[in-house]
Amino acid sequence: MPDSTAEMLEETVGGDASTSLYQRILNDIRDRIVSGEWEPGYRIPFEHELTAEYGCSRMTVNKALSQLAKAGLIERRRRSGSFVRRPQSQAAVLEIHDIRVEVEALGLPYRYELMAQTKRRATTVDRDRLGPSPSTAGQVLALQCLHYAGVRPFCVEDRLISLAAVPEAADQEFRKSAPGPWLIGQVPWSAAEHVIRAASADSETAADLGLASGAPCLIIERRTWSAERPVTHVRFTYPANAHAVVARFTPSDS
Amino acid sequence: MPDSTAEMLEETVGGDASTSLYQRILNDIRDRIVSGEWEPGYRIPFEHELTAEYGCSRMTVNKALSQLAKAGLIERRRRSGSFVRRPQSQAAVLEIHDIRVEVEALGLPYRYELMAQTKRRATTVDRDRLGPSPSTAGQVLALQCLHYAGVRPFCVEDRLISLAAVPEAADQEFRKSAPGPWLIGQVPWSAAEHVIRAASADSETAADLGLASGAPCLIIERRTWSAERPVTHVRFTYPANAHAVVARFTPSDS
DNA sequence: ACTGCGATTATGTATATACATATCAGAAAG
DNA sequence: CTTTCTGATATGTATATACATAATCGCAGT
Repeated sequence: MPDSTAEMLEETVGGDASTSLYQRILNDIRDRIVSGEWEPGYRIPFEHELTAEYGCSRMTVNKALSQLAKAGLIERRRRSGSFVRRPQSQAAVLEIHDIRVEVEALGLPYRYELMAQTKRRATTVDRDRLGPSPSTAGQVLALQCLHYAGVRPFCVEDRLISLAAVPEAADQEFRKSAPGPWLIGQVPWSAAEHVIRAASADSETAADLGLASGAPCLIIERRTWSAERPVTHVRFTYPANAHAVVARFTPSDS
Repeated sequence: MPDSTAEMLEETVGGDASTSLYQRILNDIRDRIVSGEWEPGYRIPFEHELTAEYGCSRMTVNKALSQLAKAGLIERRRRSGSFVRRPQSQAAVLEIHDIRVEVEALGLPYRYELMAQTKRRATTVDRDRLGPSPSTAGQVLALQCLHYAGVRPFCVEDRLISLAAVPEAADQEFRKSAPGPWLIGQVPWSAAEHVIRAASADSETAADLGLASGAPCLIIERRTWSAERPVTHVRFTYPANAHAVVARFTPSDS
């Protein structure tokens, strides 16, 4: 017959039996932190205390605590113990969705239209759009597209693709499907930068979106790199009332 | 004299001697993935191969690989090995900075002004602004503030604070310092939601910001919870040309 | 009271070992 | 020729152990 206290705890708290012990310890502690039960500054039980509480070895407890420390939820100090950290960075995770998914989530039929397609040698402006690069860019593909939600234009896409990074794009027809989803399947990207801002629609964009010139728009620009090399730059312009970017943050993922 | 191959590798790749061995293994592999040397689908050397390569035990290698798997960079399959994953989620980390820091980064003197302060029982609108809550909100504090960059208004802040969550706010004077930084030091928050959108300035906001009515603005709204309880809702309104939100993503942090 | 030093303590990292589990390849049986 | 069984393999988790390191406490000696 094993130690009764430890066994009862193992069965009553944490997750089901399928999750590993260190994961259950991690979850237990994380839950107590995010629920506010253990406030910032609170000293978490020492490893040897948790070892006794869960009836396991120190390595198992250590694995859970180390990962919590790496996730930034706790701070570990030698000789003193582990303490709940105050969340200090105002960070949030921003998920960029596919426009098709976004439109269909609104219950509207999605339609895509290619307006213009140009292949050219990269100009200075093009290089600037693609962002910092170790090598000089060669050919680029410039695309202008329109995404519809039902009968109304939903957003304008203005994209530049580096053919040095994605030579296959030269042979690709972007009549039926948008370049975004195609590129994701084609090129693994290692870094991305987003800029979100507001601006008045210029006359051309306003015409495309069926807006009055000068109407407020939300502009999302994204640069993508694959292995240090610029892949693409894209600018989405949405009418102000059509779109909002939502970002959430919870320390519950780890 | 120790084993030459292992020792040479330990000395030539990865970081300096201060970083731990598992961390160096982790870095080495991560670097090869993000540099594109190991493309998605590539089979990473087996644990026992890395064990031989680094001259260490399997546990050490396992720790590095497990963490890479948790970070989403690789996928581990029993009996088959570990494989480089294709980055599939278009997620980015969004950092929200303090406005003071933001203004000072532009090289402009920062000034803050409290325009209005009201204490009242939470209305239906207030409850809606604070977001989903298990309990009914009591008293709230409503603040309107103006942040200046030099002599020009930089952004309007419209904030609601739940006094049930932060009773200390009732006694606080927000004349000299903005409520944002004060709240961060006061309340540990466990969840946050951001909405970023564009809109025309309403006449009141336009007047505060010195804009023409209907001028495009960037609006950032943030709701914050502490232990499931709504803490605050804030809406920042920036003139379109004053501000942009930047978000970056690299898998290099882990 | 102050200073220095050693003992204590909690964490940090690494090892050898053990057994569980999913999965695949190939052998054995039908 | 197909199905089933079995063994090999790589990962997943956990343990006991060991030594390193940083920080702190308390004691001894000035």
